[in-house]
Amino acid sequence: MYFMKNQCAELPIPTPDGQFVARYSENGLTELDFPSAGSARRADRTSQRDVPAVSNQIRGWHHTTESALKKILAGNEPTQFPPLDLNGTEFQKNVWNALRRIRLGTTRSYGEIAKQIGKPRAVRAVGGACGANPVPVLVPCHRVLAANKKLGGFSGGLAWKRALLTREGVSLQ
DNA sequence: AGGCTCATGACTC
DNA sequence: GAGTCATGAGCCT
Repeated sequence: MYFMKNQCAELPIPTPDGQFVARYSENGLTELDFPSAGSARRADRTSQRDVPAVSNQIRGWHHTTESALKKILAGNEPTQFPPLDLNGTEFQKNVWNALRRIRLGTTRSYGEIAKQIGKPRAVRAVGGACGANPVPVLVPCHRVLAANKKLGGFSGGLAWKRALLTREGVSLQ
């Protein structure tokens, strides 16, 4: 049935930084939430024991997601990523793909990303697409800084951006 | 250094 | 269409 298309599993990921929440479609990881009041509420509502019918495939993806997330939180490059099923416009997907090529411990500016996707003047739009990134940390939107090498913004809160970059060994201005 | 203005593209309503 | 930006460059003081 058509409504099955968007069905997802929602699974918590406990970490030393709090409980993240991952959501999956039949094609892969669709969303990752930082620990927060909102995600905590959702996680309480749909904890693992309330989802009896999670497929083995999704369990496998979730294991990969969990280990990749914990590695990045510890400042290490993950060995493997789960398949991603990102919903967005073509422009946003282009930006997110560019973000995935930024190696851990390195940064780009919004302008550099704009150039890289062939739209050198779409710098503000790149910022917007970063803010719309549904899978923070694994799609490293935190590695995008403003042109002056200053922090810029972060939808998950600037404290998170600072912490992630610090753990990756990036020094800010 | 800090502040202001303006061009700018994508997105939302 | 107008308003909103996780920008950037230019131009002041």
